[in-house]
Amino acid sequence: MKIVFFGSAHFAVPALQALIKSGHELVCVVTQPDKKRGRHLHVCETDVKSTAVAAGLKTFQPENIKSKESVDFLKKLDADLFVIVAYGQIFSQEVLDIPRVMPINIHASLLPRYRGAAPINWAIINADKKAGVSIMYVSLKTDSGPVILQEGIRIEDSDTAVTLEDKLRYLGAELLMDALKVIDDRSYCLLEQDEDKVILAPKLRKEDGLIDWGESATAIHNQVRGVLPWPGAFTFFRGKMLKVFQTDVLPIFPNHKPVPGEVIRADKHGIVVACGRGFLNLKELQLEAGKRMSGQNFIIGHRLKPGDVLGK
RNA sequence: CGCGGGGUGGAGCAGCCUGGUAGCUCGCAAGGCUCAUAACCUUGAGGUCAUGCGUUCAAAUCGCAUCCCCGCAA
Repeated sequence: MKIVFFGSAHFAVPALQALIKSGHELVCVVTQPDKKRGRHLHVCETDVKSTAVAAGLKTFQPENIKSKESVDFLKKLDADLFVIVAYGQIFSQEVLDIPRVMPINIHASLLPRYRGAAPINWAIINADKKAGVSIMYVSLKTDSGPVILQEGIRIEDSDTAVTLEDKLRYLGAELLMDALKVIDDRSYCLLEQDEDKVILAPKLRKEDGLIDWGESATAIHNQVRGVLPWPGAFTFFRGKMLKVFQTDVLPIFPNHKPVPGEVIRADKHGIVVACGRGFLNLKELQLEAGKRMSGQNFIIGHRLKPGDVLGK
């Protein structure tokens, strides 16, 4: 089949690599324009572009995929299939109608759960037991098209949004290969999503990383795991932003009633902080502009002691 | 040229503004105390203060340049 691949983010790379190996005719890779980003605002290309260029593929980087120029360009490619993975622009019906067979998308959730930009993060924040990937027919409304294939995996206690994404991006690439097969054979069926079971997973905002010490230890623990790599869970320590990367929920019963955010222990056992319900051991931290370090080193270097209160 | 923080024994930090003996907590090593210990006491090893140039009688500290690390913002 003649395929046009649309993708930008890290998540899309294994799918593109799988396509390259698959022997299908990849006529073009469409990705977001090179942008000034990162420290000092240097111009960077997307991970997908680097992969495509390394493979000698033609790339296309329109500012607006819906523009007349983009549409004309895409039509000339005469593609059978559009494969869209974490591309970053919304399509118009006119664009979706271009491929001869259909436009398909890999989405990192078990649809209809978690439509939107941050499905992996919300699955962890909400303490789900399972996550997965879906391959669906792309319709105009975001992530609402009928599902072709779907596969789930267990979310382990040790998973963070980063480790889970890493698993899902490869799972997605495998499932894409299966999807190409059934599409080629015309042996697929389209399963409409149950609109009653839709859960939205909007893009995370900076404030989604702010820790509310009044929440339960378990909820904060899930937040810490779920908001990686961005925005990262954070609180404040002596007026500076303090990022929290790794925590453990502890069954501890102190002999006084601490305020939420109060450090009740800071020693070789770790940094134990009181939450609204339960206690958290802060295992990996990073103070604003500082290095990421263990709780041990944080105590030693910053003279953290019981009675200090986090959050301001 | 988006804004800002930082590079000091193995680790995390202080010292820098106001130049003049390399400091703290921890780790490590040896010894001691103890029924015992992640506890306590003694002692000890370990540092071209990122790099280069400059100012100075004298630079971790002041000036210029370079390299590297990090946060914000996008």
